[in-house]
Amino acid sequence: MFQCVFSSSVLQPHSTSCLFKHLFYHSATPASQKQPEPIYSKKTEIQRQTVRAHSVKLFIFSALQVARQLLLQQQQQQQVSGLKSPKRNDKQPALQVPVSVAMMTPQVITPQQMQQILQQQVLSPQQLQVLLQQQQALMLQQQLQEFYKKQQEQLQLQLLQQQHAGKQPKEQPQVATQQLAFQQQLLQMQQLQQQHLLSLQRQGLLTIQPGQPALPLQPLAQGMIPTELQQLWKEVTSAHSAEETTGSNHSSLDLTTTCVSSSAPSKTSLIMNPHASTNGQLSVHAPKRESLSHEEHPHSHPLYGHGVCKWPGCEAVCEDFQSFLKHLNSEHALDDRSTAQCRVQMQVVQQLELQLAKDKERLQAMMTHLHVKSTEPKAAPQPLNLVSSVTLSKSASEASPQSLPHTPTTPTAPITPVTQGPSVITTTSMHTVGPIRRRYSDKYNVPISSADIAQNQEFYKNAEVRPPFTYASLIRQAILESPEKQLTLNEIYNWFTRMFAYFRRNAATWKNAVRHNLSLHKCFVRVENVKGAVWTVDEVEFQKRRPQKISGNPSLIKNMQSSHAYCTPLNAALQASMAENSIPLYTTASMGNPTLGNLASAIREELNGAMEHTNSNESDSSPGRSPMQAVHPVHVKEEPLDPEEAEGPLSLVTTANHSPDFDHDRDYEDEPVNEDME
DNA sequence: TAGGCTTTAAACAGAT
DNA sequence: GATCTGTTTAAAGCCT
Repeated sequence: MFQCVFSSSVLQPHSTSCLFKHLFYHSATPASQKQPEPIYSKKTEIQRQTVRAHSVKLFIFSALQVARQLLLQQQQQQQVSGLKSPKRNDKQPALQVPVSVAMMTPQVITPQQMQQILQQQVLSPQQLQVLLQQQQALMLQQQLQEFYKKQQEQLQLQLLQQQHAGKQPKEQPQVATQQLAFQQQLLQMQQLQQQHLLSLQRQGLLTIQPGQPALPLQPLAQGMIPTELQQLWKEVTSAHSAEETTGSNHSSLDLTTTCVSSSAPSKTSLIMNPHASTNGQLSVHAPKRESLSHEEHPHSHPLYGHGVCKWPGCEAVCEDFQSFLKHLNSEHALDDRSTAQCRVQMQVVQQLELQLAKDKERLQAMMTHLHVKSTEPKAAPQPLNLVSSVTLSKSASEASPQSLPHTPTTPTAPITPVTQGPSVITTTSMHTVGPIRRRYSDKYNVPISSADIAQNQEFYKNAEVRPPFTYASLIRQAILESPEKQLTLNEIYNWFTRMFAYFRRNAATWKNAVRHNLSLHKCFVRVENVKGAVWTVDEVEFQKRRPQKISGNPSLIKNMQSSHAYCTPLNAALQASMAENSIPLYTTASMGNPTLGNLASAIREELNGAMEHTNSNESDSSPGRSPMQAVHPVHVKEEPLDPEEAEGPLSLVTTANHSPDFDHDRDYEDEPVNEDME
């Protein structure tokens, strides 16, 4: 009856349960996990795009299959004769839906339409991903609406029952308490749903159609203040974690073992979602909270509450717990229907968990972002980092075809290797990073400041995204971050794995690269120690790397001008922002922070480098620059380079525009490095 | 197109 | 002998 449509799948026709599980494997396993990508693949870009498009295809097929299963299950539940069967659905003529329309209007596309789109190969991988996200969002929305509707009906029923029971005076307090609990439950449910919908709307994945029935909870969160949102989020997350901890106690069906004949039975549940251990417990989120609020009940059961069976789609009224148990055993025995319903519920949970995970990450990024901004002394490194961001963004914009060139991002935009624009890194954006990653020329990346990594530290720590820095830069950074400016090889390894999730995989590859770089570059000096050998950085040698002519090179000059174009509005926006928040640019007070002290030294260091290089390019400096053009590294030499002065606001300009681009675009070949600086 | 740089892979040797 | 560390070579791709 069922057959996996994955081109790469060897799955034979089998039961719905196996199909579902198999699809979970396909849909929930990122392509990157299936095919570990080397740091720098030798495949051509076209090959990478093709592989990626194929992965997206697989993903979309899985989503479509899941959607079909959902539809089938709904039809089974409704048990309405005459409904179109999935088979019949399959035989529907494939509609010629314009791709543009399909991309713009959030409507569920039939599998045939999707297949046609895929076969025509008219969509880029990015477009396919957007399309998939829209489909997922719509599915989630439908599930949420259905879930909400059921819960509301349930609550109304329970309220009616309680009103009836409330005629007995001695039960009045308890009924009032229960009513309050119901209302709280409804409120929490609404808030949870609202969170999801808001997040979907934020992502642009969900558009509330004018004709679409307005969600009753729509206005609920509109007036929420951040504190309330935080409280809500805390409730949601705590409830979730509580469920995770208690999830093992529930006698739920072990769906992961129902498909023992599957090709990968044991790892499916693990692969499809890291949160899959909950095994569907999140789906009973509200009911469980409700049951927790009534723990005094001697017969508490996740599927039973307030006299109603909480089995999805059941809502049968059970007067007491015993009758509920009878009902549970009779109506929800282990059969195909119950199993299928469980899988549907599992899928709902999967969707919710995925969304929750995304929102969690978004929240984390937001909090990180706001924390950096709100704690002012720590915000002082921003100027240095900001410019680095701009510089790297520029490199990313040049590297990424989907990026917006010459569009300064928000001042606190994280330095992401590829993604542009959004300040908040989502899992979605993270997933788009890997396959389209391109190698970043060291020209753009080399001296990484501490702030470069620091600001995105959490991102790189958690996301398996290749940092847009060369090995040499990273090694140098690791060494310079050490207290004694020297590290053993193993310590360098540890720094890599500690700072970058990306380097927690394929250790042999990148460790070899690290060793290779250490040996290859003269800037890394091996120093024999008592305990062994440590590696240090010869800054002069490091700065000498990649000597590029800058004088008379129009492209480099253009680069510098474009960098200037970045920095001008950036600095203006930054200064305005800081002025608005009464933030000093670079005060001595801010330098009290040890981190800032390092940054200050980094500034001096880079200023020295700039001066060093500009001294060799004096002939390139043109007269008549505006003050803003002081950002130009050639012009930096005209600015006071006293480290103390560098701590002043001017350092924002000079340092901010001393980008790595310039360091390595200077001419070292024809003109010797300024001996004074050496 | 040439040359430089980076990455990746691999081989090899010495030390632990 | 296995593993780690360090060096070297080579190839491929990207950038200038």
